[in-house]
Amino acid sequence: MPELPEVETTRLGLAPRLEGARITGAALGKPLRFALGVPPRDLVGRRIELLTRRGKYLIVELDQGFLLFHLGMSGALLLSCQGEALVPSAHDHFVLQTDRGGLTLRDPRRFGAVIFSADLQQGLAARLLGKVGAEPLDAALRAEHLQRAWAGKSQSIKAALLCGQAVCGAGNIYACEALHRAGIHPARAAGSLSLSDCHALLRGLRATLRRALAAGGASLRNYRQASGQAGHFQLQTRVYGREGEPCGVCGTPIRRIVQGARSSFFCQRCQKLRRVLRRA
DNA sequence: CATAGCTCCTGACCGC
DNA sequence: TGCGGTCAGGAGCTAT
Repeated sequence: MPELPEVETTRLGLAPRLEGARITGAALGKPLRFALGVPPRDLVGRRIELLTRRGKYLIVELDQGFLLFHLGMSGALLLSCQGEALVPSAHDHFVLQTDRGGLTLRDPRRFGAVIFSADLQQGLAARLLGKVGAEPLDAALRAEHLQRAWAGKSQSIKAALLCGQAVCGAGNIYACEALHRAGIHPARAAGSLSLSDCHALLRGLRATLRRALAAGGASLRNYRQASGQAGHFQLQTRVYGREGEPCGVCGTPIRRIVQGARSSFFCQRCQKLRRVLRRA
């Protein structure tokens, strides 16, 4: 499932090759979550200037306009160069040809999207990007911001992390991992987090994301780096996908609960639902 | 407004 | 071996 580290790993793999490239062809496959918004041929002739990222969105800045990519839960952006063309798949739903090689959006489940936007401040792109919260790895982000954003919220902290409005980038894997590192139960009300809880959660989220970035992302299911290589963060998760296995901190078997039709993995000893009141 | 539930889609997996 | 059923999940949309 592509989350922030997977998108960033993809961006880092694509940027050196694509920045400065000229688009020579574009084609669509089956419909994705949103329509591209322009006929693909309109992209021909434009130059790719810069690749950036916002949350889980990859933004390709063109000399005129932008391409906004989202990988959904099974998408991967793959590079191909002359000499070693990509083996085509029935799941290639957007293909860009450039004078420096091809870019393919391969997405079996088609929850992903690529949309063209003339102006990121307007229309669909603005609406989508407008919901993306603070960048977790932005050094300027403070725990106070999280506590303020979550104040009064009855929804679970797990759901609040997933919706990404306070802080973006975490999907199911990294939300579970960050909560475990922070010692916070996934079912706690977001509004119940103290400032020190928010500090711990931000620390846990950052540590998780940094380790995942170093591992090239997690390659559960279909995610691949731009080169087609698999990431290997899934080999070092502490709780995600480990129901019944001992917690690496205390040895208690890891539990799984379902929240909002999504699995949450946690250690009931390390992640208490209620704080234990200790006498001085 | 806040929140819960529904929905899109298909590969992987399981039991018979 | 084949088949049907179930699950997973990002995030927009809709209903409450």
